[in-house]
Amino acid sequence: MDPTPIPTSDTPRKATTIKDVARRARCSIASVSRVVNDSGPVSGALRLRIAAAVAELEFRPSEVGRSLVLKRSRTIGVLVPSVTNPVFADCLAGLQETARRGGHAVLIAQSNYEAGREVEAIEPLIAERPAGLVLTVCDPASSEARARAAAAGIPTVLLFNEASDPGVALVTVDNRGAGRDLAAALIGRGHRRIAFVAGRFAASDRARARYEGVRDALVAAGLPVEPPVEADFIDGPDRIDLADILDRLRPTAIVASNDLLAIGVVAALRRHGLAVPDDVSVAGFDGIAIGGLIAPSLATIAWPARAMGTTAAAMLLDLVAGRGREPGRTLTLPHLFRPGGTLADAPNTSR
Amino acid sequence: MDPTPIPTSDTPRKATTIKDVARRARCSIASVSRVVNDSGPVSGALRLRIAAAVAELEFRPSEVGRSLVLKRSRTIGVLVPSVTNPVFADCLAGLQETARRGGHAVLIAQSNYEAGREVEAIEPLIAERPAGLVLTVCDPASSEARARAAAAGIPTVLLFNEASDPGVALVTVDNRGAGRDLAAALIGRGHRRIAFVAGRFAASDRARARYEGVRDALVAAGLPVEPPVEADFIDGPDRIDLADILDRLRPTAIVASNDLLAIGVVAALRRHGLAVPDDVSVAGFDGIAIGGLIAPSLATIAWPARAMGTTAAAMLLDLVAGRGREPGRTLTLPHLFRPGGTLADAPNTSR
DNA sequence: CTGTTAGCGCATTCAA
DNA sequence: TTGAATGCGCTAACAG
Repeated sequence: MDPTPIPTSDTPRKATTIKDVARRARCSIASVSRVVNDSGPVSGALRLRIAAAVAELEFRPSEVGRSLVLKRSRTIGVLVPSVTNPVFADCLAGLQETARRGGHAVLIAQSNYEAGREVEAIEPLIAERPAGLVLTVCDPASSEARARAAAAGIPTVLLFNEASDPGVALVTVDNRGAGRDLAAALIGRGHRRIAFVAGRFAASDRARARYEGVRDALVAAGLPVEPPVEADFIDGPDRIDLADILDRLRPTAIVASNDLLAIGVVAALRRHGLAVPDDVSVAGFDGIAIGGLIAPSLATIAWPARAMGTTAAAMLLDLVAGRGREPGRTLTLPHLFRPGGTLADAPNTSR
Repeated sequence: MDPTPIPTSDTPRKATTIKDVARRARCSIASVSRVVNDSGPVSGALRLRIAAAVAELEFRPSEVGRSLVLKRSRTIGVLVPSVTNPVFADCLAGLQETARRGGHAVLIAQSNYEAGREVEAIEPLIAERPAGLVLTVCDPASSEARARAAAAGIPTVLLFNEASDPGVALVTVDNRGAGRDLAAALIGRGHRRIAFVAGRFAASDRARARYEGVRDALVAAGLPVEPPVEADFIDGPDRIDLADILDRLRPTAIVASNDLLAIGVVAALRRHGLAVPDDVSVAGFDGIAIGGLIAPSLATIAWPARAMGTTAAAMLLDLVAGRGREPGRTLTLPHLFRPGGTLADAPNTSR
């Protein structure tokens, strides 16, 4: 009844190999391989003997051996800025699940939002000879990491990045359009002084594109455009300094470059004695789940983060299998403005 | 000035191998191996030639080849219930960073809080012949996944789980003690009717231990003990049904088995028209960063999630390197009660 | 249908 | 100090 007993000490037991199975089934390793991979013909009787041997010996083919001969492993490498940002965690969850169903394991790496760390992060992944890579880089046009992947001839899908050059597989969203939509929602609510706060602006083409979109809308509405405020905020509860922008622009609304940052901005405003949304409205991007649970709920542009992960994995597996549709397919998933309690009409004092 | 140009089409370029380097440096592959791994003696002149060849050819040793001969890869497999729960994302982030510094890549798998899925999740990891595994399982004593890892002779460190049998490497916290501490804080604030809400109670020995701790404190204080309320809540904004427990116990405080759930409980209470903390206090476990940013801030028991990841990775790398201290070392990291706005004195009406 | 064989890229003997 | 040779576990040609 009990499960397999768990040895107390590490028993460096040798794994059973294809040879063990062949010996047990009194046949050649080739036949074992044929049965295990369902490649090539095997008679019913032999097939049965082999299946029995596999079961009795609990044979699990080594992916290492297979990878060596096939020149690539059934592994997908994933590089994201950080796994602690819920939007990337969601991606990763979906990606991993899809990869697993496709018989692939997932290797992870983090750049910590630093372009300079992308290479050292991706190098160990490439060394594992993955079947493919999914990357979210700081700047796709100049990404050394991408260059390395390409030089190694590893099929790659970019995730969340802005379209840079053609001929690239990309799963993304319309960041700039999202910025326009969000700003339009704010302007429609009567806001005239709108600030943009970004974390590591230089390290995120998404943040830059979202800012461009917000700017588009502001310009179109004849409203003042401020340069983005850079917050030194990385997935953590670090203090965000809004003093300067609050003094200078006295914004009635703040757009943060992502939801995590937006929640930090709400907290910072609170520390400044400002009420959200009564004094200042706040909105972000990503649509992370927690934004809908807190009070006031976070107004945001939501995209299907998990589905982006699954889609990227599916696209990559297609590429790997040679079922690559047009090389360099870009898939832009839809976004949706999600109203929230952090967004209200502009206060009268500002009208 | 530009980085390496990025080929538009997938160039299935063959990676340079140790042979290429040897040919270029006019020596044997053995010497190349010696230089690359700094094993064995090589004359200065030859060493120089080889280094030059390595650089010019951009030789990156294949981990696959190395893994095959060494019978294990420089890879660590990690199984967590879900990467979208911030506490595990934090762990994973720390773990990955430490593993990378130790020259190891990280493979991930998720059980989705289902014991039945642990095996299918871990099987692909084992197939990659990892140097070691870090697991957070539903029930360590009966975990089939653990048994598989042990049967394969793969060094394993359990993370966050309760101590089950000796001889196991474990990085964890005092879940039961944490439960006691949290309940004591509530009782000290005058709360007498305290409910416990868990998500997937059966799938988390942590939740069970925390409940035991809460019960310890309630019993010691002579307060009524209710069975835990199971919420069908998995890392998401799913609805939590509190109607029954609110009716039956009319609690002045609710303890959730983790912070993510606690935030969901706060939202559910709000939907019931109850104010937090004025009508009901709420507290959780984990100390996720976002809990400190929202309003009211979340009262919680905090543990160093990221450090647990780094510690687990370090312990595993020690084990792998044979520097395993006593086999079966348990490391219990400290926890700390973190007061928050969700916790107030029990309302007078209930005294 | 089945078996034999030749590597895949690398670390590691063992000789020289 | 160096190199030739072996084999890790597996797939795929090829031969029978």
